[in-house]
Amino acid sequence: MAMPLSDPHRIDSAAVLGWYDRHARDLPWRVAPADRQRGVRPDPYRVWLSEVMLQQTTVAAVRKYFLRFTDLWPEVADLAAAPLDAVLREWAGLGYYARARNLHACAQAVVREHGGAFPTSSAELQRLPGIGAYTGAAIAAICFDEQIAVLDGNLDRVLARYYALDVPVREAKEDLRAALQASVPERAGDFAQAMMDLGATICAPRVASCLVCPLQPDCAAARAGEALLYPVKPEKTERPVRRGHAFVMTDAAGDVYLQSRPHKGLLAGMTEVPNSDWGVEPDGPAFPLDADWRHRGQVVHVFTHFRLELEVWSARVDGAMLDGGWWSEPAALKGEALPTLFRKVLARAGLD
DNA sequence: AAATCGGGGTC
DNA sequence: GACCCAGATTT
Repeated sequence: MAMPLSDPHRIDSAAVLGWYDRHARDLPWRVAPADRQRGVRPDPYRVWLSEVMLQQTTVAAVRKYFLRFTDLWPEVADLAAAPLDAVLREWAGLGYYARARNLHACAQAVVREHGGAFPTSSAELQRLPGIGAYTGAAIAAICFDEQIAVLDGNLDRVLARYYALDVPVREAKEDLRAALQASVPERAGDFAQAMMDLGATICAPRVASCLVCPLQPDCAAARAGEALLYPVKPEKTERPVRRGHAFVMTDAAGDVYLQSRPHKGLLAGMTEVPNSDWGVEPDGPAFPLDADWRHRGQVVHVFTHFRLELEVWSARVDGAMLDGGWWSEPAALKGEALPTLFRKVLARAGLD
């Protein structure tokens, strides 16, 4: 494809909407197209909550978190009034924890600065914490039918195929956005959700069901029988390995020693067991105190930009001199703000 | 523009 | 294992 997209072929939005009316996914935060046509409007709070949870996260992973959050906090004012600690505990395991902090800050801003009602335009929404170009457009389109391009990872793939884009999406993002913008119909919310459903079901990463796709016959990649060649991948960088040690301490009552991570950086503000720095070179264990330490094996955890290998040690430490943390009963571990990494560590030490 | 920031579903 | 997901924010 010639760059930029000087005169991009319009997407047949009527065909896409017709497909959506028959094949829309049933999701807890969604108002079905038939209900929308009858005038039912989505709840901006629920749409916003789902969109933040869905950032770089699959529908399958989000579902139970969404149900739990809306059960605990049915309206934005409920979430705004909740302690941040409670929000972090409930978010534990979902990842990208800055989202949980921004979520809480955003709820408070909506209550304090907008009278408890979400702004209705993408531009205003993007001024709120944790709402960027995608999320602002998605909320504005889905809730208020703002005719704006909603471009997520699904759309990157669908459009890269539709236009047979011969460079990585990152290099043509704004061109794709302009092309999509020119195709947005009046039913902007349904169109946005339709295109995402299309990407999630028909135009999937490893399977392209072109024969039943409403974008036929306009899709350039499908015409050439080469849908899976797109999107063109950027060069991938290899993932470095970091190594360290984690120390699981229990007292006479069987309680486990926990502490909070720093409020900035990786897993910010979440709960952990004491552990070493994570270095490139293997390092000897610097035990936090003198005890009968036993090696319990290794935990491997893969983050976005490195792979972590932690040696797990445990010891019984009665009347230990420790500062800054707290002792948690094993039965209470489930409710702690423990990210998956440290749940793996505790499981390795026999405390799951 | 590039780096940082998690974890799981799925092949 | 590798890929990638309804991305945002910081550097």
